[in-house]
Amino acid sequence: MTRTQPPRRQLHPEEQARFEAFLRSRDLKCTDERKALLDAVFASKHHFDADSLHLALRQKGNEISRATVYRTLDLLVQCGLVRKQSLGDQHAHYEAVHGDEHHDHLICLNCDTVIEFFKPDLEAMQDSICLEFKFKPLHHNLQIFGICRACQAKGTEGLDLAHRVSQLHA
Amino acid sequence: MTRTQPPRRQLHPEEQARFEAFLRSRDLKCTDERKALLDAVFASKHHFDADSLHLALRQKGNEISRATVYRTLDLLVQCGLVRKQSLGDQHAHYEAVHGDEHHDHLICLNCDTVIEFFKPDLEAMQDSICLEFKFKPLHHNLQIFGICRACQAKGTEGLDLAHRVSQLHA
DNA sequence: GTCCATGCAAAGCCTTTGCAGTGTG
DNA sequence: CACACTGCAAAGGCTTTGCATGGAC
Repeated sequence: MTRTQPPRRQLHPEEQARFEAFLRSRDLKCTDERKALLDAVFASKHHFDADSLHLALRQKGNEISRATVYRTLDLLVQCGLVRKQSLGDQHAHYEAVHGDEHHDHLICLNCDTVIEFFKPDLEAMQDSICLEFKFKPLHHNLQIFGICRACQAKGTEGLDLAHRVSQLHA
Repeated sequence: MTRTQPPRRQLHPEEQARFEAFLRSRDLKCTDERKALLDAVFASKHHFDADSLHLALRQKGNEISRATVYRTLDLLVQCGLVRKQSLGDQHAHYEAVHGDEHHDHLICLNCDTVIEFFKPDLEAMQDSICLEFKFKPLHHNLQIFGICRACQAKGTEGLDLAHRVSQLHA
């Protein structure tokens, strides 16, 4: 197995292609930083924030600035490859969009675990509400804050839950 | 009709009583600033943010500092009289809680109108999801972003909607 | 060669906090 | 009369921006 490998494998070809098409369509440039960031985003299985993405990139040896992280995330969101969400604290969270799937979130106020779920009935019901108000939906967001199963079992809840609820900002 | 009026009418007796009970229960004090802020909150019909509340208070002649506005809003949220929400931009929004009602929001990305709605079926469905995950819900939040009926009619939508969606942060 | 992109550092915005003085209970 | 509350100003956290340099096409 000593076949020559290409110097840089394309890790997420489909998303890469979509991003490049988006960039071309706007006369933007496909830089190394942008490619590296796309890879890092699609390598992540879960939610992340700008800072942890920045850190992950640096740890992989990509000397990329925080400013570029923000600028590129913005592009990815506009291009539909990334979603930006608030999960109840003061900073933005992001997640890679795989295919067309949409899911909502259960967020544990005790251990910060985020459980994703998808319920078609729920989406249908939202559509019917929009119809009722003649509102054209573009995006939605449902978050349920509470205590996850594990934390209920541990019984460690309730330290300063009242305060966390008040700080939800969501 | 020249009956003597009390020097300061209690504008929102029920909420005032609840707030005072809350304060007493924590050995906190019922100051003029806190009373004025409560009044201002319940005088507002819609959503507001900390800054506009601060402004409204000053315009009514209450020299209250921004710090106290934040501190008191926090108390009101903990006491359940106010809800704190993110409506897609970078700062927190608040709304007075009248009774036990809960509602969700349709948010127009073109004119920023917020339409409130309540759908019991939706709440029930959320409960069933929580049951499924053995998740104990404490608070939830559903926002649907899009274009309201009026803006669809005006056809003024779509200026930089993509960018607004990307900035949702929600 | 022309713009666009990057990094840096500074500024921005909203929010929180330390401190000294003031007022409530 | 103790302890909580206020205002002020400064700090804080996250994000954006201006500017000069470097890079893609």
